[in-house]
Amino acid sequence: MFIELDLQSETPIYTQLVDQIVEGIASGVLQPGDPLPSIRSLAEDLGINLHTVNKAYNLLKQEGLLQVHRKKGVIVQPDGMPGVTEAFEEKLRRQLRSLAAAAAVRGMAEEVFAQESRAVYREMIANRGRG
Amino acid sequence: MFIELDLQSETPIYTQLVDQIVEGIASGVLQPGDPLPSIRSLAEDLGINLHTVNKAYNLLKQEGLLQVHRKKGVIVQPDGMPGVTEAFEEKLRRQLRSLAAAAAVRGMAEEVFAQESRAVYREMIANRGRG
Amino acid sequence: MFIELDLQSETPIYTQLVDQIVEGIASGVLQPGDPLPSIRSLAEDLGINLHTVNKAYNLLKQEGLLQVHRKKGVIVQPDGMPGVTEAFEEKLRRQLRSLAAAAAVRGMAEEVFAQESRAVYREMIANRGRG
Amino acid sequence: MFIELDLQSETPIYTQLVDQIVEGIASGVLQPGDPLPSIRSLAEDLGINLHTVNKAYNLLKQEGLLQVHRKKGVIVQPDGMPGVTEAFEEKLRRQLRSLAAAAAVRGMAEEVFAQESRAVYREMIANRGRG
DNA sequence: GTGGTCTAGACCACC
DNA sequence: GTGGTCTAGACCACA
Repeated sequence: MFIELDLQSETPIYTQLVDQIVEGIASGVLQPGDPLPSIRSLAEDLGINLHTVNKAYNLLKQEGLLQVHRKKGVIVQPDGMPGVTEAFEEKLRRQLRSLAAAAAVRGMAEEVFAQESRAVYREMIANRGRG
Repeated sequence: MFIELDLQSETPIYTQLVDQIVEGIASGVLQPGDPLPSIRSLAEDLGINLHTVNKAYNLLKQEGLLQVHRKKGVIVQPDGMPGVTEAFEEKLRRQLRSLAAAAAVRGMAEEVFAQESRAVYREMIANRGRG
Repeated sequence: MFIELDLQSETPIYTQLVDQIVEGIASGVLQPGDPLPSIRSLAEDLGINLHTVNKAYNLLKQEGLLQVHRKKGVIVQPDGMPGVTEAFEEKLRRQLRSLAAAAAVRGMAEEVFAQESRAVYREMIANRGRG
Repeated sequence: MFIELDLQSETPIYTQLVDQIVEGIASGVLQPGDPLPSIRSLAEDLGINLHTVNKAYNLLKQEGLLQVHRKKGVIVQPDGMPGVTEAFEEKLRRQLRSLAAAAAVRGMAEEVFAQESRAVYREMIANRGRG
């Protein structure tokens, strides 16, 4: 698996899991319809609790990024990803505002901040052309 | 006071406080040397406990954004803000990556994401240049 | 536990706690990776409030001497201790200067003061090499 | 006056005052019998409260480093400084132990620590040959 | 009056 | 059970 956890981090493990799976989808490592490891096997691989994996999968399911089938197991949403909703935009802006403020206070210029954002995005989708 | 809290939010109150003060400094509402309300008075104004305010103030003091003058009160760092350190850049990128992934997955294009970042930054510092 | 507090002392309890834990690490009683008592149990053992223990643990975490594993508990930094930074040297010198002045005023000779320092250091690490 | 205060420091102003005067005596800048500024004038010079200066002077008087006369004002103890008492040694060792532990934990060797102590002492009395 | 410290007791997220 | 957060209320050192 491509997932790396930092057990000493302040961010909860399930959050890290969610983030990494989302990044996996964004980067194309995980394609629509692709299967994800079963809760049990992923938990075992990562050495964490079943509940933790379950919580992450459930959150992603609620967001519409995953589908959970009784038999097929867990797969990446094949029927089209959720779009950019009003709620999402609002949440995104709120978080960007916090980051922008911290950057501005430390003297990082608007242009640099924007470039940083662009670079991070670009880097993330850089490897999309895989199988 | 210009601070608005969402007591129902899942983000800790002291975090909201920290964010809002940083935004206050970034936007110029709070200028270097400006006094902040005393711990007790701010706590009372916001209807929260003084320890919560104290925690927020202390975090900002650690980051070098505030100074705590013994017995005089709390003021915005007058001796130059902290710069863009390696650690800060890393933290910024990590958080941007998470946001970028969520945006990319929902089909928000690179250009839109970058523009969004720029817009948020610009909006934040738009009102600088007051008294 | 090896910790002894003087509740009557004018030095804050959390400071005494910090000092004793640092001495514990320096002397080898606490080895990298060793677990520390949970906040609550230590607080109970010492007959103090859990917030006081929490404050001490957090300070040591900031300094990089402890790691707080979410829900697993607190352990002594296993990934290498922080080194001698510029800031640390400065702080050390400032405090030594105060001690040296008091000693010099009372007629304690340079050699005696230096020997005293060396002796204290040596005594502290004398029992290393257990377990 | 040779006294410099850091109003943002965590150490109380009166403590800083005490330290600086002790260092003044140790370094020979202040000789036995030398007059110190009156409480009022020193407070004014430093821009601090009368009580603060008074407290510092009183502490130093109790330690036997100063004499306070109704008419002569405040002078550096002319009748011999206090010696190295048992109590002083104990206090010195306790504080050295704390410093030594912090140094040892960060990997500063015994020799370096001892040298550091010696150097600080020496530097302090380096200018003793004044008028 | 200000921040610093401490206590007692509570709820929650996490695992 | 663990740490994280929050509240309520208290005393103290400092200026």
